[in-house]
Amino acid sequence: MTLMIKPIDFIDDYLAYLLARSSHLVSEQFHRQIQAQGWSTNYWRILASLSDVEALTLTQLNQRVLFKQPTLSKLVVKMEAEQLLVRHKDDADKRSVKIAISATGRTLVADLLAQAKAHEAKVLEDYSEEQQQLLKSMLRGLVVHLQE
Amino acid sequence: MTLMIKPIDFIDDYLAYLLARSSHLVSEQFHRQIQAQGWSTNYWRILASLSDVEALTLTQLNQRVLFKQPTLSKLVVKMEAEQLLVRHKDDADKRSVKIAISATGRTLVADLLAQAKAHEAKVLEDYSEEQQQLLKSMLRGLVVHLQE
DNA sequence: CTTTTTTATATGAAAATGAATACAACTACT
DNA sequence: AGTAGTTGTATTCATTTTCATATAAAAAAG
Repeated sequence: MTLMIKPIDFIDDYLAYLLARSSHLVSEQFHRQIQAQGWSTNYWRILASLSDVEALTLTQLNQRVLFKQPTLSKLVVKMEAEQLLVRHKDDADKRSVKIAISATGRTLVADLLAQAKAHEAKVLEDYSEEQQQLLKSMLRGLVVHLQE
Repeated sequence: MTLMIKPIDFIDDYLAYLLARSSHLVSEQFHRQIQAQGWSTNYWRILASLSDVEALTLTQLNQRVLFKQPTLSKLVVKMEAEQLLVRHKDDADKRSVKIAISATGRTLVADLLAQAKAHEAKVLEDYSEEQQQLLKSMLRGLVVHLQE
């Protein structure tokens, strides 16, 4: 496993492209796996984002899932109808909608989370523990840096 | 600039999410900049992918831009109508369409490439040269690894 | 050679997306 | 309090995207 691979042309030395491409490649297989089970990747992203918090407002959830607000707004209404999550008005701010995962959603996401972890392990199986941590912490650093 | 940032919950230790999030954050600003000039990000991605090659088939181009085939097919027809690129049948394989950037497209992309480089420099301004190279080469390694 | 299978692209109908906007509730001033 | 500006969410409608499929050419099999 060498980490030193030289760029060939513009695209291979352009950070935005390297991120987009690696993101795409990493997610692609897993998304197919999810879809084969009848679930949309949007659902997976939303449920995963809700899995480790009590509740989030639509805006907060949107910062995690990276959709456009109208897109998320519609998805969340649909998912509530399917009992995967619960929406209720925020008492502190009556404009806001608090969104929380439901019991059904929790069962589903537990399964998907296990699959996601297994998939990631497979993706990174040739990397040492140190390399894995280095890669992830560089990305976390980039995220923090870009959010100001 | 520390690179060691610890994960908090699932999402912050999940490679696919870290990649998606950092990719989104890096591209977002630049895409807004492009759109403010009246260009779609799809056009930018296609032109950038064509900028440093003579010609690519639709399939080859699609491997770079990461769209769905019908999406690219339609975009490319539209861009030919706008004189940004040229399509012609491949002599070697008559099913294939070879796509090449036009003179007009080349002028446009030269401008956009300069902007992209400037934007990237800004994004990475707090990183040392070593850190930049490490980050990029890890991502290149990941891409190569995932493509088999 | 046929026949079958695979590959490359295009297209049409249906679904998803997003820009613009509406509306209600909150905040900051005066 | 009253007004002006801001923020959070929903909705509309035009555009974009995609699934499914068609078509034609190449490759593989028989």
